Amino acid sequence: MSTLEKSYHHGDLRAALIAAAIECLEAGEPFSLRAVARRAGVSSAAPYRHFADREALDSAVAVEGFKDLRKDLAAALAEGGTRARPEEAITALGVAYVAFALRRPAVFRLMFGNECDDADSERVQASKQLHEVLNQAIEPLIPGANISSLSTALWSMAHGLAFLHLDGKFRPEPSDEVAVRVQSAVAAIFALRGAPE
Amino acid sequence: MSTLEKSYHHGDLRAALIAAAIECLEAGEPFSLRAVARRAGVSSAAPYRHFADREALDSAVAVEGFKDLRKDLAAALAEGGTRARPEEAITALGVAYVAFALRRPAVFRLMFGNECDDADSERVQASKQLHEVLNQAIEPLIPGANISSLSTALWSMAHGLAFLHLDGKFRPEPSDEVAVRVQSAVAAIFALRGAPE
DNA sequence: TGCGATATGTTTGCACTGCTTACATCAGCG
DNA sequence: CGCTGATGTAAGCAGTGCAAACATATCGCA
Repeated sequence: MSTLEKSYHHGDLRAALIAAAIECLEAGEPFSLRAVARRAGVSSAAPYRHFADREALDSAVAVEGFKDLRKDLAAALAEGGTRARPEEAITALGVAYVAFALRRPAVFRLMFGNECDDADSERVQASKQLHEVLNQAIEPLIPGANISSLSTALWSMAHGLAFLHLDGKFRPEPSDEVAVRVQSAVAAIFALRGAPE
Repeated sequence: MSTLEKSYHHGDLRAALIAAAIECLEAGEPFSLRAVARRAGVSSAAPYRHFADREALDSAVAVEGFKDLRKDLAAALAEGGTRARPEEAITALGVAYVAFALRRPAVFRLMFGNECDDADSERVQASKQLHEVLNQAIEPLIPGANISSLSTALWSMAHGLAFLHLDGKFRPEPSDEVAVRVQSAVAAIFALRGAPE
């Protein structure tokens, strides 16, 4: 219980390891099990009492990331209160999604950008929940459309924007401009509305 | 780096290493410099005569990937000949993009999904050229739109679709269905055309 | 022709990684 | 108190990226 005492047993090593891993990632340092253990002040084999292997730690960190991303998206939705037009909510979601990716690139890469083949892990659950949140957010915004496909399209667009920014595949710009680019991309899609068929 | 890479010992080790690396990736084996060297029948330090470090080999492989992807996209565009509607060309591009990612997942991950901070490397050049090809393909299709933003939006969508499929973030489906999903996503975007403002 | 310079490949070795095995320590409970 | 299981440690394995010293084949030039 005592936070100060450094006893043989570490109060909650599992959580401490996840936190240390996130710190490592955020600090841009190489994310090795040993480095994480070192940062938690513990021997390099200790993590294996709590995680089967490195992949398991990865997944735990990814799950944290999914929770945080969901918070960000929910906040972005709530922030605007009632919006005049559905596009604004969708734009806000996209901006928040890309902002998260750019603010925490290593965690975002860990969340996605991995094989993640285990069919029913906690990690897959977390990503599915995120998917559903997005769907539910998009669904009421555009009545009468093919919701499923449109949701897929918009999520993919946000995801692609995030990754392409992350990988520097766009002309580099000040971070404020990123939001502008996302807004423009969404706007370009919705601008098709007025276009002639 | 003369144009005629007539080598003495091995023949053309540089190319052989890139080929071996691609084989490794395609075989799902761990992509280590040593494994690549082993596969090329050469000592583990030999690659350092041709590549400054592992990143350099990565980049060389990525450049190959970009070339191949460009070929695929060009073929997809040409294949349909003159198309009745611009959506069809864009859909074909998207399907080809995602198909490439799923057919060669490891190479695709290497092409993107990396930091790639070097500002003017051959690798960055290759990705920029790809970007331009996409832009030029999209540009004439939809007159009067904000081409740059629309191009970004559509590329991002294809990129996101590719990565989300790769990461198993969609319900798993037979590979034929992937094309259908991509087509549906593009269709959902263009369906907005008819929607009321 | 001969011979040194240079490009290429090898050997060896270091620090690091993920992971395993055997052992040490502590908490909880009879 | 002592037993037992959970938790942490120490030591060591194979594999990795990388560097330095060494060896060799090919080229440029006399």
